Amino acid sequence: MNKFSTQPLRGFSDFYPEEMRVDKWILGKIREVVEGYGYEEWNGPTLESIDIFAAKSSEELVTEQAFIVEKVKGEKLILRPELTPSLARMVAAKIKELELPLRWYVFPNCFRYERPQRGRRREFIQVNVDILSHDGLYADLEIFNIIVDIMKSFGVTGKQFQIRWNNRRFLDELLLMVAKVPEGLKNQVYKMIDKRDKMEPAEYEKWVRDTLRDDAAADRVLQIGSFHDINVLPFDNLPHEFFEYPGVKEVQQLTEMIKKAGLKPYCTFSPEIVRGLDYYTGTVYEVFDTGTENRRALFGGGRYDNLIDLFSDVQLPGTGFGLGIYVLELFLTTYNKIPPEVKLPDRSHGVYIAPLDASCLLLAIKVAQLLRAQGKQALVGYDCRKLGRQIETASKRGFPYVIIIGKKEVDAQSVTLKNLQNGEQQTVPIAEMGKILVSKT
RNA sequence: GCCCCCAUUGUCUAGUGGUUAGGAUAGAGGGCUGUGGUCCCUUUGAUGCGGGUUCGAUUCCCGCUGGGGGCCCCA
Repeated sequence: MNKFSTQPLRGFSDFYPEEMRVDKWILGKIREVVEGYGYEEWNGPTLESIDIFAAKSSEELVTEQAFIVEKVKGEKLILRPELTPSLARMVAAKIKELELPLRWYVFPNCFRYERPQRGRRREFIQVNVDILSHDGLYADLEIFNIIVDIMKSFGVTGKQFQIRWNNRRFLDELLLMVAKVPEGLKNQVYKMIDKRDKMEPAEYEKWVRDTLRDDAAADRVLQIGSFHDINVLPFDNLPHEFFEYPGVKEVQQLTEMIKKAGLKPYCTFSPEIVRGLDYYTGTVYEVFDTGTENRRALFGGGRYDNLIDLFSDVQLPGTGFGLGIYVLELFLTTYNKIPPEVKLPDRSHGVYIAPLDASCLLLAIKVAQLLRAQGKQALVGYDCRKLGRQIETASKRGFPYVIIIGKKEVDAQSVTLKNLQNGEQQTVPIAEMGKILVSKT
């Protein structure tokens, strides 16, 4: 008879204990950092109405890349592809009682019907960290600080990653007032700038010139991405009041703040960073591997001015980032930053109890319970294999101690405690077992 | 949705149009009937699925499934 395939669905993963330990380790590090900044964990439902995604996001997201659940005909539910609409909904519902600024994080599993490739699955865990408040630049700076602290907690340095940041307001001013790009072509030019780094320079130049049909404007658009300092711009026609533009001032101020906060080794101002989302309005950023192994952005985010406008007339700006932990894992693996012991079960407080035959099992179980009551981890070798094998197993699995229980121990109501590191062993009454273990581990 | 590459025991892999598909490692048992990590012996276990060519296919061809890489997209 044909058996079912043991493979998971395309783009989905099985998580065996080893993978779970790696994920938990990564999330634990991130949690430690964001909790240190006072962020609170939240969560939304896994299923949402498709409407809020259709309204907020592109047509393609909803029609092509959504996992749709249609239990009742006509009622379209979507397995969440991201959490921002849920965040907006939940914040809007309690906008009057929530205290600003709101510092929230969540580690949701999200779903997108895409072609799986390096760092991309159809179900993935995407860390979201958001701060919702009215004072913009300090919130942006805090997010940069968090990103840097997260990366540092994994032991990577500014040599291995960079936050490349830009500002949408600034980019608008640059395109419309300096490059003189017609308003109608703005979004197309955004798209081109976004693609710049992936294309051959000649091909890119041709694309820009063909699209703009204005050599002067094209010349200036082609300069975007060639400079990394707002104070040294390669344009000869800057308007007199250029440095009074709000976007330009924001970039200048944030540059200054980054320097003073000591984040300069980790941040690069990069005017070609656009991000696809329509709702970004201020500072945007993407985190990159500086090496060649991971060419895509590791993760990114940005500032949006109208998070909750679908649900409320109240205006609430915010900024935050989304980080797929599978991509981060590949990055960390590239730089050898996942310690091998992360993949092994933690037996540092473990005791392996080795009964010699079935008549010893009841005492073994009782001893295990006593140990657990003291906060130890205790495993009973129910199969009662021969002692050599049991010790071998315990040793290979990393247990520091074995407790041997045979006929002698049952008769005397004692245990034989063996230290696997140095081979020492002693037989003690059960009542004293805890004391000895506590003093040793 | 498109393009390229890939698929052999749990894992890593060798090999072949023809008779028992080989090794390493992991697992199980024993050497050692109450003492581990080394060693020795024995043993379990594989050609992803479906179709075609052929006397015969694990091998060649097609499709499917899954994986890797890229395009599109990246909310």
